[in-house]
Amino acid sequence: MARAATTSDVFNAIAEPQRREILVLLRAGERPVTEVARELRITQPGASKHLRVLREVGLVRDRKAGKQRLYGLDARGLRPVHEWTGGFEQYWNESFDRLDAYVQDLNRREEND
Amino acid sequence: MARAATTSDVFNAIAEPQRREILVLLRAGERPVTEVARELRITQPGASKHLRVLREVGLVRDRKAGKQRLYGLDARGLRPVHEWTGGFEQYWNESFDRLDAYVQDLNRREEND
DNA sequence: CAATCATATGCCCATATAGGAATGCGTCAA
DNA sequence: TTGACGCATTCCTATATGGGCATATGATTG
Repeated sequence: MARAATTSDVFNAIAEPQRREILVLLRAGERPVTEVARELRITQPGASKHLRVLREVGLVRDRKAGKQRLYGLDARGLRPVHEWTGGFEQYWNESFDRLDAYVQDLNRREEND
Repeated sequence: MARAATTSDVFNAIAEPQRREILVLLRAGERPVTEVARELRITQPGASKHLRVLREVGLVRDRKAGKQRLYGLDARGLRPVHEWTGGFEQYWNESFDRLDAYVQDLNRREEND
């Protein structure tokens, strides 16, 4: 099987570089599809597809504005990602003392056996 | 084309739920492949494959320990993700309630016109 | 209604997995 | 050296895209 549908998960949605660019762009304000496409130098259908994925995971919302459809950022969905990675904050500052980790592992094994 | 190779990007690497589970598991200390597989209830080859992806993006490191190969967390690669999402912090704290009300009101007006 | 602009979709193709099974490979112990 | 164990690879399959194109759908205006 391939990866789970990007449509169902914020982590998957932001795994695509262009979708991340779209989110960054939308921080500056709402944009119609055509302009998103123009700014990212991608086709209009391409922009629509990425925006659809972002919309389905709730990272953007759209509203009609005449003939246009304005897409705006809804960053709330990024919070879980920020918090999940934040759970590793104390680890990325570690010195990676392998002996410590090994000893901890041994102790844990003895407890479980 | 499909998404860029998961192998070249941390965002892609953590888009896979089981790989996120592996990272969480490794916070508790190093683990041999077999145990990672057992804890996540996946096959050994499955664990090896996920660990390989994580290794190639630098999120885990491995070292030989006799017949075993211990995998340990190297969370530094998660920092960019944390910082990228952090760039949206001020946005997810915004009140979308007011925007919701405004949009709904607009739609209602249009329907009644 | 027709013409037109703005978007969304459907199609097709090439690629990148994730998962399962079988197997290759390296290491250690007897 | 042989056997057992732990792990990595390879092969195969079904699926999920991302991108380009052509076209359908919607909405606006005359």
